[in-house]
Amino acid sequence: MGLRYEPIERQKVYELIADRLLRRISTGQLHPGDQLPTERELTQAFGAGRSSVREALRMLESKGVIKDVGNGSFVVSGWANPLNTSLQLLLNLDQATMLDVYELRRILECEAAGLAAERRTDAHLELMDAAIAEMAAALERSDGDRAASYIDGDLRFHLAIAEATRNGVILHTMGALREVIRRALTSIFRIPGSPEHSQDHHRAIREAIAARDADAARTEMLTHLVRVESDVHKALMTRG
Amino acid sequence: MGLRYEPIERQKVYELIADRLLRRISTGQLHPGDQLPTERELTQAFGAGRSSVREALRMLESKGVIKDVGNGSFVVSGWANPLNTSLQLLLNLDQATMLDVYELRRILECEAAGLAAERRTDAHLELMDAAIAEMAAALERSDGDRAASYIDGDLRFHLAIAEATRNGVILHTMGALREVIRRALTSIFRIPGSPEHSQDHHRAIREAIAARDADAARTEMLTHLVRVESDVHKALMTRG
DNA sequence: GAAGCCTCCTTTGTCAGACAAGCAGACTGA
DNA sequence: TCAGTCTGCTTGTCTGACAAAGGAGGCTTC
Repeated sequence: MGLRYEPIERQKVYELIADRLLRRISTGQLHPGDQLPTERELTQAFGAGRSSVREALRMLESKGVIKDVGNGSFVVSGWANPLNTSLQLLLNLDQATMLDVYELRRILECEAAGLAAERRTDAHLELMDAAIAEMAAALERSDGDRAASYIDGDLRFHLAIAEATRNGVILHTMGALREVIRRALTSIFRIPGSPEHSQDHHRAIREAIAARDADAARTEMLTHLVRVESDVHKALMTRG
Repeated sequence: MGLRYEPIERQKVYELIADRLLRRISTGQLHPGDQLPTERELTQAFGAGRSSVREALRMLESKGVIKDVGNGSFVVSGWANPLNTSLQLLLNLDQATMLDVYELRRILECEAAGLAAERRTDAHLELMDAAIAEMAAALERSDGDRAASYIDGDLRFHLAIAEATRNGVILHTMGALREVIRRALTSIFRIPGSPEHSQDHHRAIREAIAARDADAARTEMLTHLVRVESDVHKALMTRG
């Protein structure tokens, strides 16, 4: 009875090449930032045709494992890319809205703050402090980079928390969510008075995590996010 | 001063083709399940070379937007794919562990149960009931499909909850997490007594959601997941 | 010696053409 | 009716081609 035959299918050359390259990355023979050989070298190395190599590269590229750096040669890209391209895709396909993204972020970041409080090391605290300092410095400035620089610090702060959870999936998911949000807000980001306000929240969150008080960290994070979201909401209302 | 120039780059043909196809999907001109034209037809339609068309298809395929159905022709695949391929990728790249996945699932499903309690419709309850009934039916059986059928119902139950949150990102993220977990456990899944036990939990969760009691839903879900995880843990210990 | 220019080479992006293998449907013969 | 065969189409794959762009190196000029 139950004997099931799996449909037999030939492994395609471009898939094999993509697998091999991926393996070489995951085994550490290729590090993030390393430059890949040229298409022709790969063609020779794998003994395959150039089309197959190219199709393999396209697969890795669209997954975010590999990045086209200007002139056309590729490097292994270390960053969160895999999830954030697919999150963007989900939005493009109208399978989700920005409100959904905000909601998940709220859930995730609060919980992350709690976990961070339990698992942080001093190194993580230092990262958070550096980020807070960066934001403070940004607020002192008055040039064109003021906003960008502040947002940079903000991102770093929240990612430091994610990192303190020591959970790779949470870290990357949060990274992806923030990236999507950042992209969406790229033209809007001057909300008067908001940054100064946020700094207080950041410090409060940082203190809760430092004190290893998970509950406090969660609630501080929640109030922070709720306030930010309402600011964004207001900004959107008055503008658009 | 701050005037920033974006690096100028020519849009590549294969990217354009991929974009066009994606747009056609997101605007509903191509529905999930529809069959794509053949490569040659696309070549003609876009007035491009076959390689470009193929590279575009590879990109969409590796993102999970498109699926190779046996003979080689492609259909638009409606499902959660985008996130779950990248989650798998994250694991392959050793940027995350299965424990991380379990942890995020716990966070997400508990919160989802809470949201579901607040937002469910009767239709969602019916989905859950159907899933519970399916699992019950599976437990009555004794053939080879018993386990597979039960697991199927289990998946459906949890996805029904995710759907009741009416949050696309949560739904797809949970789908991706479960898919990864399912794949990892595919060879292990007979944990004695566990299914019967789970059924009680499922019913309790269902009742809490039906009663719109968010807190109860969250805690019931938590105890459920904790128990399942400990079962899995035990099974892994005795086996591996 | 340094700045600017030119030429050669390589690489990618792209196309066209080729061929084997697999599948589907039509046709054939019993 | 049904098995076998033929034909055409499609994919998977390779090769060869060419334009455009970028880098390396050398040459010229100041």
